[in-house]
Amino acid sequence: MKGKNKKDAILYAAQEIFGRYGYAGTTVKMISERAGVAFGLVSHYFGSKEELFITAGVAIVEDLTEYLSTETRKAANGLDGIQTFMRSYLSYTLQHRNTFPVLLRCSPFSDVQIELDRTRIAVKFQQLLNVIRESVERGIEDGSIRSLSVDDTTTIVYSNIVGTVRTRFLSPYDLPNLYEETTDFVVRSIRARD
Amino acid sequence: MKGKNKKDAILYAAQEIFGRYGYAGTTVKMISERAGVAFGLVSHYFGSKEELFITAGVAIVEDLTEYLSTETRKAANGLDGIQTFMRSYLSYTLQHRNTFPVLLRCSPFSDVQIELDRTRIAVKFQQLLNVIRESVERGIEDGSIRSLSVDDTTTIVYSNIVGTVRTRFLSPYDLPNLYEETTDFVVRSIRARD
Amino acid sequence: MKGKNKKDAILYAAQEIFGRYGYAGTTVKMISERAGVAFGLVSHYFGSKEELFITAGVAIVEDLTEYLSTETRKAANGLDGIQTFMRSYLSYTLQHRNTFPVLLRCSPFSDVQIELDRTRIAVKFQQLLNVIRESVERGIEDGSIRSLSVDDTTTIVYSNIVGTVRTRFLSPYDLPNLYEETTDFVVRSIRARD
Amino acid sequence: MKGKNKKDAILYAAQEIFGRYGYAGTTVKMISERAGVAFGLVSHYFGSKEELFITAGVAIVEDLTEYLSTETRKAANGLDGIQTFMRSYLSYTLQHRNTFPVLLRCSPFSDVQIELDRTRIAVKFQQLLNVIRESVERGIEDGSIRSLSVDDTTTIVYSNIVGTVRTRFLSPYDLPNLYEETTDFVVRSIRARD
DNA sequence: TATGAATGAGCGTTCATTCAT
DNA sequence: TATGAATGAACGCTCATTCAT
Repeated sequence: MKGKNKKDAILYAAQEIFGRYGYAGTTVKMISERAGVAFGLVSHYFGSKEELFITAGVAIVEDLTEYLSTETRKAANGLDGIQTFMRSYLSYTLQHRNTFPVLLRCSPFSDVQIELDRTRIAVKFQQLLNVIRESVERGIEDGSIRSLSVDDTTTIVYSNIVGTVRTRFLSPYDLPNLYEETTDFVVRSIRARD
Repeated sequence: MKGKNKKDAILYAAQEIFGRYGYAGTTVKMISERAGVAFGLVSHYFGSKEELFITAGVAIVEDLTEYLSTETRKAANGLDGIQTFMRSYLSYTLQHRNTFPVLLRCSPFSDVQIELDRTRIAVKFQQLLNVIRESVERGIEDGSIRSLSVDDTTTIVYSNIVGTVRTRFLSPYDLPNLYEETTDFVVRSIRARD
Repeated sequence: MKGKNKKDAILYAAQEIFGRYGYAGTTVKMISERAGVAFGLVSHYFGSKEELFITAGVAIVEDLTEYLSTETRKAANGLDGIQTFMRSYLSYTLQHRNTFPVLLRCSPFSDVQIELDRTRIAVKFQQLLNVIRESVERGIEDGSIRSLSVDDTTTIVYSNIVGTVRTRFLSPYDLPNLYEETTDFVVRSIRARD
Repeated sequence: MKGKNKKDAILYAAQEIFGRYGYAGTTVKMISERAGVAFGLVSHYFGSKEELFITAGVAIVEDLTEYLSTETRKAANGLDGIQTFMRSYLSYTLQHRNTFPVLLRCSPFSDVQIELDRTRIAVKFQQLLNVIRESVERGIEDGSIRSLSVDDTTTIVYSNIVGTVRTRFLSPYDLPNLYEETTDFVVRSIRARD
């Protein structure tokens, strides 16, 4: 059992199983078996499958956002911030390859197939996007980033992450240097001309 | 009823409904009602829900690929080909906004939650990627595109499309100029320095 | 196509398919494909699946009864009549091994799984049993058969046929001499002591 | 509700309903209603309709075989063993007239209309046939049974049971003394001449 | 806190039958 | 006579959720 107690074990198992099989492809029984607990306990702690799904996703995105905030804050300038953000993000997906994919399933970019209350998730992703935005604004001010639309650039940077992570985790088109090349691709596009 | 006959109407309705609700969120009954036919007719013509899903996606990707091939062939050089490809692709998503999203649900980048035979789909997407690859190779030869890895660049260009289309169709982060900005973003990153 | 016309072809195909797959395991489509006709034609000629099933069985039992009547009439005495009946019956099952099994599916001894009107079938089987009964009565009169209950003996003789034909056609316990041994078995049991 | 718990109640109801209506004529809903439980519980405990069918049949044939083994072992000689076997078998069918018929539906002599895994059933019936075989062999050795082929005689004795039980339970040709007369019929045929 | 028996709405699918042509 | 498109009742089965223990 992963985690200190059964509740943690359920949450961890949920992240793994939802990440691997998606919302509809996951049953409560699969999670309880993975966690090594009676399946009644899942409802007992998390109320419903949907609630567990959201909770599992939120836990990852909170952890990820805190990590990225900390890392990005260390950057020397705005462009370096974007580069750091991307490298840290992509590195995080590899270091948490068992649990991270749950984000692919519940993010606002996923094709999740239920009418679930994505407000809680969307709010968390806004905070993630704000970390990018701050670096973009900083970069334009400090001259390391071209004078581009902040909103568009923020969105496109994140859309590059969405695209490359989906290519890496879901598609058969993965390439060994894809993550590094994507980071370089973004940096090339936004850095100020000398 | 859309389409000349009931079979066409089912296929069209399937593209709409699968596109809007995803595979698991769609029921055969929803499709048959949308098409205005008895639900037994869906199995009669398409065998199974899964088969219909694949058929619906393949029909779109074939149409899209033919369109993009034709448009891209008109380009003056490789870089222009990439630009044309992206503009045409993104324009296609808007012109077929009712049916295109089925591709988001069944593409190799989707998080579809069934074990379906994606071979048929994957083959079609390879052809789509090949159209990009040809322009990348051409651009490197004719000097309009930087000397970059062909495979990585092809993949990243398409990953930009994946990201921006998902942002546009699925997320709440859409912006009015996102498509144009994404095209510019890509072009800036790959074009040869003067 | 077997038979002079499409109606005959359907009837023949029905005997084959019902015989092989049983009532519930047979679909109208299977029969129409086997007969090489449009499946609408089955209903057109025979009204319903059930009606076709009965008709297919009745056709066999009528043919069989006529054959057995003729053969049994040639017997020298009652015991010989029983022996002839059994040999002819069992021989018939082998000569019509494609179509005979439909009788196993619709006979009053079958476990047919619908509430069908078996009256028509039951009447035909009564005529078959009467052929046995006549030989039993004749045998008791002419001294070739023990003085046994006519009704019980008739029923048991036929029950031996039911048992051995089911063993031969349906079970994995078939033996090369089973038919001959069963005939001997019956004759030994009913023949008058010297 | 029959049985100590709901699982037993489902099994008992399955034996009754499958016995009366056959495999195809039985629905899971019929069984659950008869057992007085929710129909989901049937799948919960037995996995599938087919699995329940086999389990229901196996339970009967195991019980029957144990009973017949015990009874036949008491016989004074081989011929008496056959007589005891038949009397006990036929008596069992009457004492368990609600549940026994499930055997007629799933036995290797039945015309069951699905492709089910009859291996489990066939193994059990082999054990039943072995009880007969032992008496036949014993009877030939001790001189109470004619010198006949053991395999053929075993098969024909059981085929007589198949025939008479089907006549009794399925056909309209039942007679009050049929079981006793069938036993006498068999004994007459196989006993050694004085 | 922890269990798993029990429920039943909802699903995809099959297929006999009808009917316009 | 002949076709097969079209219908929808009925099926087996899944699984989130509830609840007595």
